Amino acid sequence: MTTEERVREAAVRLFAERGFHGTGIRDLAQAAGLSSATLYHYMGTKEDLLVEIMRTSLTELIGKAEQITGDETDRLVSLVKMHVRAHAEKPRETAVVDGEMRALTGERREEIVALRDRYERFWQDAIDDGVKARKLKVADPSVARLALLEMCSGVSRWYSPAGPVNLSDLTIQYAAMALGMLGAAR
Amino acid sequence: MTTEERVREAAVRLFAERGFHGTGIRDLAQAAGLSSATLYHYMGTKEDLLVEIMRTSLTELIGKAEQITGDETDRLVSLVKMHVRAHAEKPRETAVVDGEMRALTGERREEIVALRDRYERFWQDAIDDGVKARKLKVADPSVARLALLEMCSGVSRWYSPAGPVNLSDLTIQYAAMALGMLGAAR
DNA sequence: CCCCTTCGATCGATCGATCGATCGGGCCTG
DNA sequence: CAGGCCCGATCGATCGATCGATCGAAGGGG
Repeated sequence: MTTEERVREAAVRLFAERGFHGTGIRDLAQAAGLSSATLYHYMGTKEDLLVEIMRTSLTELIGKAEQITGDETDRLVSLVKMHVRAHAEKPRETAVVDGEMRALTGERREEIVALRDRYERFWQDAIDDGVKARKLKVADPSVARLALLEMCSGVSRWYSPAGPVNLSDLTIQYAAMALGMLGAAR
Repeated sequence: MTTEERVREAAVRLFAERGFHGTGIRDLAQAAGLSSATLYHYMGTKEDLLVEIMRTSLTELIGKAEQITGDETDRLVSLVKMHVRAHAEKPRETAVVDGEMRALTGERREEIVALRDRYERFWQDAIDDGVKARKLKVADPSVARLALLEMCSGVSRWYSPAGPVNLSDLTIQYAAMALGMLGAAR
């Protein structure tokens, strides 16, 4: 593993555990096994590091969402399973993406927000199409999207691979709950 | 409005917007219209302030949860409506409770975590009872509780009273989605 | 009524510590 | 001996918190 990767892993872990503002440069350096000066040989600013973590994670999610095809219900189920799996397998990365956006400033913030909006568009489209096709029944599609995304993203806040819950089962459970809450025809 | 209340309101707003570690004593003082020295006349440490905000908010939620009665499904619906309403009416307080727990240290953390656990117990009991009574159908009641709570708490992350969504409608929508995702008999 | 004391409220100045970031130089390897 | 890698030392800024001093209002004795 390269030093850059070690820095990145340390940052992901600490940002997730203590938050961006709760993590100091010296904490980061120690976790990566470097001095704080050497740290700057492998990264830009602390905010650069955060942006890069978020960009990588969001770009990966978007890439996976783009590959999803099928009818309205299939797409929604695939989105949920993919999202839940990602949040369970990489809880720290996704928790940082979901929770530290407010730490970004200026243009970087806009860039990351745009990526997030682009990703959430897949969800909105899947829900809207499902409603149009009368396969889903929701009072307000936008509210449904927000509620569904919060539910699925929340996985990163509690899931532990060491816990009793099998990951494949988990994605299936979430897909079933998603269909239920969206009033899918049974 | 007393000065203490002004300090508290400023703290809630800034903690919610920038996070605990992202909010400085001087930011707090300026928002409350005081000098940083005077601020300490009205509060203990910064962490004291955070603990008090969380304790008040959680105690209020628990108080409301205790008043809920009815059969299994009724209790669940009432919990969802109460929770969503609270998170929509006081999005900043609840966002602080949900998002800044990691900023607490030592015993204060344990105290607040205990309050949260006590509140979530109401949800677990309602779900478990519903499953026992065969009015709900979920694969794993604990996973269902976590998913449901994340969904409902997420309201504080996006709801705006100035937005197009009526609050009473919102609580009804969420109750319907909750019943759907838990496989309630229709 | 007037002076003197008391006290809550307030603030400018400042504390030691830590923040994010930088610099010059040492060490090792090719 | 040139260049990538690394770090001790240090920068100015800001952190959370505290200090002594000052203000005006309230109260009580003469």
